[in-house]
Amino acid sequence: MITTNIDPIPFFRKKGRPLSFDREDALHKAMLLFWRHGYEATSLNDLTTTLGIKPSSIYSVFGDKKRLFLEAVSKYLSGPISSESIIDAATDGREAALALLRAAATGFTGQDTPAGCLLASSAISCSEAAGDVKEELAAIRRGIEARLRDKVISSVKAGQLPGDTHAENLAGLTMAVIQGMSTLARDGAPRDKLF
Amino acid sequence: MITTNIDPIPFFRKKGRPLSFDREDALHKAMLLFWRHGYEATSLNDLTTTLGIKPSSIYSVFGDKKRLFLEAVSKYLSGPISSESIIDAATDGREAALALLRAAATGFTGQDTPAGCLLASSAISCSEAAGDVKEELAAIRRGIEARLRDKVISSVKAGQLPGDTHAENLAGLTMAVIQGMSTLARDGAPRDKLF
DNA sequence: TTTATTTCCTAGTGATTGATAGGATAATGT
DNA sequence: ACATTATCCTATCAATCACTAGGAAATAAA
Repeated sequence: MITTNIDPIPFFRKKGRPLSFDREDALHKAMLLFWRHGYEATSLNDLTTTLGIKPSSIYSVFGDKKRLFLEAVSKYLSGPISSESIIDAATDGREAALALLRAAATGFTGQDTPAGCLLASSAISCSEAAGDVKEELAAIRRGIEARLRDKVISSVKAGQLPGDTHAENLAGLTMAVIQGMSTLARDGAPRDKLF
Repeated sequence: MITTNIDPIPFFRKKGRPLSFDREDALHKAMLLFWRHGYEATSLNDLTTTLGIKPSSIYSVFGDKKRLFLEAVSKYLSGPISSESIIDAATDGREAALALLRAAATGFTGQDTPAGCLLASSAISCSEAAGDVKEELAAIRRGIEARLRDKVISSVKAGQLPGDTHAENLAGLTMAVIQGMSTLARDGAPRDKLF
């Protein structure tokens, strides 16, 4: 019998019954749903009907509601224009802040996406049960702010920004404005009012 | 028998069994609860245990959960340092904005009150069922912003502020920053970081 | 005291929440 | 074909949600 020592395309083909839906597509729909209604206000029933997937399939594929949400957040953050890439691409800390504000104004008022920011409005107020989710979102916000602050600090050290620039204040104010822009967008403010 | 034609102190004494709790005190506790957890995340069970009042009494005295919340919001807004009084007391629109920011930084980081702003964090994301509550809060926010904008406009007309001052932008930015300060405070930022 | 009125407490309503058990179904590898 | 494996569907779980019915209890007026 002739055999090869290279397996014939079993690369990652699974054995049993295949998924009847596209995982990435379902995750995208879930992200939009969480984006629009927030974490706790999005029920499993909303998810099953919008994704077209029964509860048992959701749980077998995504774990539970919390992990699905966090994965949706991850997808939201890893878009083509992530905060990290915006900050890193900017010439200095001041430009990074301005670029973040511009991106927020655009991203919060997209026609094909819910108004506001998924991070800003998903779990600001929530029950005790969702406290850990709230804390994870807060940690993400703090991470973005820290990255911006570090960018400002390094810009000052490099002489690109005045020596009396308060990195802490600039980063904090930028984040505050972005958070507020999300609320304004949710209240119905148009793009040109945000920035 | 001697009688008077003046009733003996029946002023507003009600007939039946008297309330076993102080209404204002209960409302204050409810306000703190909503402030901390938001509208939907505060359950009737939370309210009954914290206020020390059974559900039936809550409903007979405050109507339903929505009306209790809105009354708590009203109490929150009508504090000694309301937005209206701050704006009206300021010398001009610019000072009004600064005073609002200072008051927010202080009010959002009080030691005896929950972090952040009741208005900003109660119903940013909520279920469809609470859509009208969300809209009421948004209307209140728009009202404060409009009052500030009008203050700026009148200051410009009075010559207290430069003629090229953009009232719309100044008011919008101020509200955005205040909203964001609420989130930062909720995330644990101390007073001096907010302003 | 008797009657009227109002509040309080007990116990529960139906609806919805997130999550699951168990069998039917559809693909795999042998 | 057959056994294996994984997903699908139906039905349902206990817990919690906002809310209420009905009678006991407490006060004022008669």
